[in-house]
Amino acid sequence: MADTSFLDPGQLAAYFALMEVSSLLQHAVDQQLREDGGLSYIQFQILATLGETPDEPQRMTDVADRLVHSRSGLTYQVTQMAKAGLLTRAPSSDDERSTMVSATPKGQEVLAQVFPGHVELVRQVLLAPLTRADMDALSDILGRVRAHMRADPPRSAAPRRRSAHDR
Amino acid sequence: MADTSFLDPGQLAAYFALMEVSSLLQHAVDQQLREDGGLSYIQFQILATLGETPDEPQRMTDVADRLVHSRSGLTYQVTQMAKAGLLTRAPSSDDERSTMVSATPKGQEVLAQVFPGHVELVRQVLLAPLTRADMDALSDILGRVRAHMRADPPRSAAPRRRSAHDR
DNA sequence: TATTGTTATACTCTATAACTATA
DNA sequence: TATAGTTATAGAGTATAACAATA
Repeated sequence: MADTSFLDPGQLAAYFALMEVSSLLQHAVDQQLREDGGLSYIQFQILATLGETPDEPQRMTDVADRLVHSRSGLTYQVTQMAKAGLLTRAPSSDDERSTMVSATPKGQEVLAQVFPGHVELVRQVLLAPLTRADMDALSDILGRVRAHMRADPPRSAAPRRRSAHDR
Repeated sequence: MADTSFLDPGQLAAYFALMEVSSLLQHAVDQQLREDGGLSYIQFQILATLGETPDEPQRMTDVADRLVHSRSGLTYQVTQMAKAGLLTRAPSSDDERSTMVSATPKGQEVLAQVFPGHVELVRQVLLAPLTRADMDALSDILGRVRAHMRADPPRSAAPRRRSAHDR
C-alpha cells in the first residue's frame, strides 16, 4: 500500500496548481461581475440558474442544493437580489410551503450585461494559454474528479462531519 | 478571428468543471482544517509558509504578496493567530519599519497535527480518481495557466481595475 | 412528524482610508 | 516622498438554532 502520510511532488504540484489557479480565477471573476453588474459570483450563479428557465420558477431548496448553500444563506442572497429587483419570489401553487423564485426582466438584463465581459475574462485568463487538447483533457480529468466528489464525500477523512442537509 | 461572445461547449465544460471542483475542494479542505486544528485555509497557508522556514522569520509584506492579501487583511489574520499563540511578531533589525513573523513551536505543532488529515483529504477527494498521467497533465496544464495569470493580468477585460498594491 | 423557508444572532473575513513611524 | 504596518470602520457573507406554516 502506498504511503499515506505524504504527497509526492507530482501530486503536490497538481493540488497546488489547482488551488492557486482557482483562487486567482475566482478573484478575477468576482471583480468582473462586481464591476459590470454589481453581482457576486454566487449571485451570478443564482441568476444564471434562473435565467436558464425564464418561464419556470425554481424552488428555493432546489437552488440551494444545486449551489451548495445553507438555506439561510440562500434566503439572504435572494433577499438582497429581490431588493435589487433582479428576481421575484412567489408561493408555489403545488406546495404551499415552497417559495418559487424567478428572474425578472431586469435580472435577465443584468445577466446579459455581465455575460460578454465574463466570457471574455474566462477566455483571457483561463483559456488563452490552452490548446483545444488541453481544454479537453482538463474537462475530462476534472469531470471525473467532480463525479467522484459528488458520489463519494470524504467520510473517512472527516468522520465527524455532517453536511447541513442531513440532520 | 474567433467569435468572442461565446464559449463553445468544450470551453464551458472546462471552465465549469474547474469552478465546481475547486469550490467543492475548497469547502472540504476548509472543514478539515477547521476541525483538526481550528484553522481557516488562509491561516493554514500562512502557517505553512512560515513553517517552511522555522529559523527565518518573514516580512509581513512578503507574506501578504505571496498570499494575495490586502495588508490589513494579513494584519487581521496575524493578530488572530498571534492571540492563539501560533506565531509571533518582532520588529526587523534591518528595517525598523518591517515586522517579521515566525511560527511558534505551538504553531508548528498545530501544523503537524493538521497535516496528515489534510494530505489524506486531498488524496481521497482530488487524487483518488486520477492516474499518474492525469496528475501530470493537470499540473502541466494548470501550471501554464498559473504562469499566464501571473504574467498577464486581464487588463483589457477589466480596464478600470487596479490592484490593491499599485497605488 | 417531517419539510420549507425565514429570522435572529453571532461570527469571520475583507477592503478602504487615515494614521504613525521609519527609509 | 515613499514604504511598512496598524487601526478604525463598515460591509458582505456564512452558519446555527429557533420558529411558523404546511405536508
